[in-house]
Amino acid sequence: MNFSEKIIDWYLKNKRELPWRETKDPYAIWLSEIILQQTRVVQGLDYYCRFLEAFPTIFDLAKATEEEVLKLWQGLGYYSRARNMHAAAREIVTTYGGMFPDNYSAIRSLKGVGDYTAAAISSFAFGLPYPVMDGNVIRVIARYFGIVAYCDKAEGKSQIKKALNAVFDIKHPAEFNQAIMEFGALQCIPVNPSCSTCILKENCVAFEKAMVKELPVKSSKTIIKPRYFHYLIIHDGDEIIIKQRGAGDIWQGLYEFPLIETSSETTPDEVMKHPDWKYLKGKHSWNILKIQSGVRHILSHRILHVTFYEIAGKIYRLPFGAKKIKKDNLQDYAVPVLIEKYLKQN
DNA sequence: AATACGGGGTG
DNA sequence: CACCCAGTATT
Repeated sequence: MNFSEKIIDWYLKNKRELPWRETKDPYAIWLSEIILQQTRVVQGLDYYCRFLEAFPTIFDLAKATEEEVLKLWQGLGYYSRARNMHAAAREIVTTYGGMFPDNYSAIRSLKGVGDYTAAAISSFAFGLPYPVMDGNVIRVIARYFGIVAYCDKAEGKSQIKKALNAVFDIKHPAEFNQAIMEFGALQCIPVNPSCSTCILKENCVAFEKAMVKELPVKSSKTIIKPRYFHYLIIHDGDEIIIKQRGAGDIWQGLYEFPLIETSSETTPDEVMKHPDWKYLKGKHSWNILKIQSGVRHILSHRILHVTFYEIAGKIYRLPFGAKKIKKDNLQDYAVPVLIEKYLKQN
């Protein structure tokens, strides 16, 4: 058996049952692929089901507001995926009359669809011969061929792509793509793969050279920088102030409380002297109900040091983009997990 | 070519 | 704590 036959044979015996593998609907497949970008299957599964239930067709998704889509996406992260997906749905409805594009280049030009996702949809929904190259595939190929170049740089990617093309099964693109990704996810895993039981070990260069642990090689380590957030939860009777986050920063489109950000660790006394605090408070008198400091929230490249200030009082002037809503309606707004966790505990 | 962009699981 | 996940867009 060649590489493709082995890996497809392994796949048929070991694959997980996943809902997006039971459909040929390009809309559902596209939905699953966007959700699964940089996201584990187990984490995306519930979201996939909820999205398909809320928006069974692309017309339903296109009709929804961006805020509805973001609310359903809440907790998944990388929120540009949701915004781009929503924009793409509207584009497909207006430009293609709701018919999902059926060729690689049209699919690739959709918002939020890159090389990986275009190949995935092309092969899974339309049977077109495009190999996918995701994190799983990179790992499997880098090990099997013993590719030592940095896989997160152009040279390494090019080598992997070349090797992948050499083993790609042009006659069974969908099955091959599913198989190699599943193989990477279940067998050829990042840490402590079970090489002794591997069906590819006879021809695996990394196994032969005892380099499995070193491959694939990645260059850049993300530096995690701190940010200091101070949230003002301003209670005005049964109402509360929230504000939507704008472009060019984390959590675009999500809601949060009025935020004062400082460039370093700052005590509550100092925060209360901050120009933004004074601007929000104006001439009103505020009753500080509670201060919860020391909350940490980790993002992929940031660590947030957060303090929450519970305040009873009126806001002097609503900042741009802020609004006053009934506390009971807060649940209708998409908020970052950081905010959601705080609300649940308080 | 490098960086921004979430959140959670795993050893 | 470090690494990684069915990556893409922007600079």
